[in-house]
Amino acid sequence: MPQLTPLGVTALAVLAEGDMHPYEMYQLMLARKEDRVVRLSPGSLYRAVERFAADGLIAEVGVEREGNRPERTVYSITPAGRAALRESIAEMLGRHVNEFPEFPVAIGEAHNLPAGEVVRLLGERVASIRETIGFIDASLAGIAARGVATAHVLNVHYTRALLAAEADWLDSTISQLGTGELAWPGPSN
Amino acid sequence: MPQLTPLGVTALAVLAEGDMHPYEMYQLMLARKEDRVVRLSPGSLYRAVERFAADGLIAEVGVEREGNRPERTVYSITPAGRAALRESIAEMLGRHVNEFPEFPVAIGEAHNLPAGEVVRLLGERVASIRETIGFIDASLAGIAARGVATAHVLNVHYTRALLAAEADWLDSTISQLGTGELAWPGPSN
DNA sequence: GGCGTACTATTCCGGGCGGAATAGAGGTTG
DNA sequence: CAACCTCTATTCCGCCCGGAATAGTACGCC
Repeated sequence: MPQLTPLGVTALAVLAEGDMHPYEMYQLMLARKEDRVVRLSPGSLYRAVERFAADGLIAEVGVEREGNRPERTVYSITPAGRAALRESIAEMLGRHVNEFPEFPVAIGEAHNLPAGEVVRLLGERVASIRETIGFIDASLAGIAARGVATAHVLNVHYTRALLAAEADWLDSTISQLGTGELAWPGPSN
Repeated sequence: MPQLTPLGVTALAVLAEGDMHPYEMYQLMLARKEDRVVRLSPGSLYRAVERFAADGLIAEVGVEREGNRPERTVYSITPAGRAALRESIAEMLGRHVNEFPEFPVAIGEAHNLPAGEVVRLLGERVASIRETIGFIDASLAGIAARGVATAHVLNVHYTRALLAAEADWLDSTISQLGTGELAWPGPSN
């Protein structure tokens, strides 16, 4: 049983709520703003659904047609699918794996740039992060006002916490670069 | 000029230090443990080098051969390559882009599991993160003992800071799940 | 001294991903 | 009422990635 991809997990999870055709899954995921959490494109989704069917995680339960529109193949999650879903979620929750984010690469090669430019760029970065945090806070306020439980938006809280930590680290590093406390080995111009 | 991939940045950066053939780049990157920071596989590296040559970022400067060994094509970075390198580093430093980590997906679908199992899994996760932090601290202590400047291992400090923030968030969330302060909407068994 | 293993150096290939293309249906605007 | 845009629903294509394969050489070991 191969580990599901992130898109696979969210796709199977919506199918776990009821039988659907792929385009309906796509629309539902868009309506729930899942595209902020996973890379969501129609091509990838349809291919993922194909794989699920081939692996027995879902089963075709009918083909609808309205007028001359394209056929809609409706799928249903199987018990094997539910098991694979729970297993993959457990795996992603419990094990921390390196996902090789870009920023460490950039900061690791930042000595190719002069200190002044690095400071300026890090300032831009922290500003864009703080802006994102602002959007998140506004969104969370709206969610709280509608009485949605925190447990349903835990991922948003998680993301906010990590963004705040990154912003704090950047602030402290920028300040150390400014005072010269952190000597820069790169070019001076 | 297309944005370089993370592997592209590190590869061009080593070429910026001197002319080399791809395998030598590979060995140098391994010796420097770059494989902890970028996904590093021979196949990807050779293809990246091909693309660089096609885009004029590097130029072939000779073909060596020792005995009956395979030919080694030596490359040299071009001025366009240096410009692309600096530009890509600046881009990665200054702009924060969503890279869609897995964990938010998992926590967003965690309601498919019972609260008890989620608590157990989050506990495993925080333990493995704290273990990683331990390794990082040991490694940083060794580095400091050898008199290496902090600026050369900024990426390690960054990674440590974000891991610590994640561990703290997990601890707090686990405790709120334990006390019932954070109600769980999932299955009870 | 022959055998196996590790290193050198590169190529190959399958698969997934994501953006673009397709094509008909319905709604909207001048 | 014609032209155009948007929505529905899916397929297609090209690129890139990463793991495996290849093939020759050096080295250690019994």
